[in-house]
Amino acid sequence: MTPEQLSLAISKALSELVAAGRIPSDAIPKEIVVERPKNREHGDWATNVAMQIAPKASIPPREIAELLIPKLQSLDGVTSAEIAGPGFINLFVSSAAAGVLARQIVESGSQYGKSSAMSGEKLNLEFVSANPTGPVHLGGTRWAAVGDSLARIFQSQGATVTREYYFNDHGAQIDRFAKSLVASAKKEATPEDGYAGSYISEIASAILAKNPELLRLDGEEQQEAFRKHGVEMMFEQIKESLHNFGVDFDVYFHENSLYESGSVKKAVERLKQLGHMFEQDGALWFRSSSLGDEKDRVVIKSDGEASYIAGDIAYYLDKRERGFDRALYMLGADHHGYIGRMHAVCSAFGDTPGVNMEILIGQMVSLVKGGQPVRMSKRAGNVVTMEDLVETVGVDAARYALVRSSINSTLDIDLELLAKRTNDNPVFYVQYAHARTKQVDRNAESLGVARDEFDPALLESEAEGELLSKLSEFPRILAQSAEFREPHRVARYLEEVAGSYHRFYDNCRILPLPAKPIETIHKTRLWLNDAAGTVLANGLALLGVSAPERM
RNA sequence: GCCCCCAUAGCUCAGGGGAUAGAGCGCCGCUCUCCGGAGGCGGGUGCGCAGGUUCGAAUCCUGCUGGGGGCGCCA
Repeated sequence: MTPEQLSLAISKALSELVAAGRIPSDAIPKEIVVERPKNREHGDWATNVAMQIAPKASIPPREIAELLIPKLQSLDGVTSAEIAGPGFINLFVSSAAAGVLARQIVESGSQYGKSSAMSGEKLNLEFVSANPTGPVHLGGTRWAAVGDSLARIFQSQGATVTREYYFNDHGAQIDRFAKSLVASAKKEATPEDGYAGSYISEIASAILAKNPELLRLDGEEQQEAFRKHGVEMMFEQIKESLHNFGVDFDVYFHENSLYESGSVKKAVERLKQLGHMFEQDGALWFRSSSLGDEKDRVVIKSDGEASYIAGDIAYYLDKRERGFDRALYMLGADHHGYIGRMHAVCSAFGDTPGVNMEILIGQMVSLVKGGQPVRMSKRAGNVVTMEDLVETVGVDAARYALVRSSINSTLDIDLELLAKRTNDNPVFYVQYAHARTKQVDRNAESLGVARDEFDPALLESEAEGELLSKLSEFPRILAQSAEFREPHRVARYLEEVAGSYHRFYDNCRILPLPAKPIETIHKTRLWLNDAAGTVLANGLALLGVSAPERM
């Protein structure tokens, strides 16, 4: 008996009551919530439907519960159903009915938890998109972890997901980057507004080593040459860091290509035709204020150059033309002011903001040292990069730490702390639980405990019931995680599974004691052990964190 | 001035209307001849303040206080 099965049964019972004229049909909530009560005395599962229906049906909640109880009590596997408090219905399920899940999970394997709720949806998820003027820093690393995990979760729900990285290789900042490289190559001081990190001189030297003749060029020609080589090297470096972090994008989209292909021009023309553009002060403006933005935006500056939003306009159009139902953008909090204009772009093309375009804002990551905040600046060159983080704590711990908090919260990273006290990271708690299930498997094999018997009724202790109910929540956790775009729910859930498993392990002897006979209970518990291992492995995979066999 | 996010245990954070608000870390104690002790068990009156909606609010709404970020013909 899983909560899904119970809520289906309740739903059926309610329709019968509607058909019998006992409850008006419009009083039935669209979702029947069946939850695990915090207090064991409140049953294995509980529902609040009676209280939800009561006000709409003008019937006291306990009366509605009275109508439902006989129907629920007659269900196979339900041992009793009780009214409690203001109108909760508490359900008690037989251990046999609850225990069959252990076997089902193991048989489903890596499929357990998956759903087809989002099948048919074609999503474009753009994240990181860090500028190629330096290595990916902590903020970008957070989006890499969260975005990739989100993509995996969407996929687990049946969606088709394209991971995309928008590479801003066009415009003034790239010019500053190029100038900084030239200055470094010539052993001159970093220009004002230039980039000063040590990676600048590394790249400059690397470019020179390959192309010594560049020093003989000058002016724009030289800057252009350094720009081209520098961006290329930065691009490769970023790609490699991401790959080492376990994140591979399906599409690396170059902003510059929108200009070279004429897409920007085309998109601007389109907006003109649609009547969303006007000229003023020698510039071409997008009348975004009439589409909900706080003010109008310049698209083509009075000097004839395109402004940044021109690329964004063309890029959005490109995504839609590539057939994506929904374009998701993950942006840092410092870009939240873009939502208005981006939604206006979406509307201008006749699409619906929030449906065809969805912008997720994540709060900043800040660096802390000994409890004191440290300001990071790419131009000043004191950034902590993705590579630094991975080197300090490893991919698993880094990804887990970045993905276990809501993106609505700012995150403090203390490298010193992470470096010397890696056990602080709950990832080990979860991974250890998984390794433990595997250790039990190895022991089972050497003891000759097979999986040829399974009697779910034997899984009757509290620890077993707790673990089973926790495991049964996995599909719902994934669905919610996808719906709210919140991968951290998976991490938090896994910590609970690990806790339940450890308690089960301590309270219930899985394998027989030395020289004792192998009984059905041992074999049955081995199924439950494996079910826990399956859920932990499936969950960790969605976070991009390894599930080790041994630690 | 306007916009976004945040405020929950000593610390880092979960909790998207339900019953007695949780986890990890840190601290103190306990852990049986037996599957890995990276585990388990026990030890706590913590939802910033004030209103409102509701049978019921940490959760939804309004105001306030405090903190972070943002408001370019930069990208």
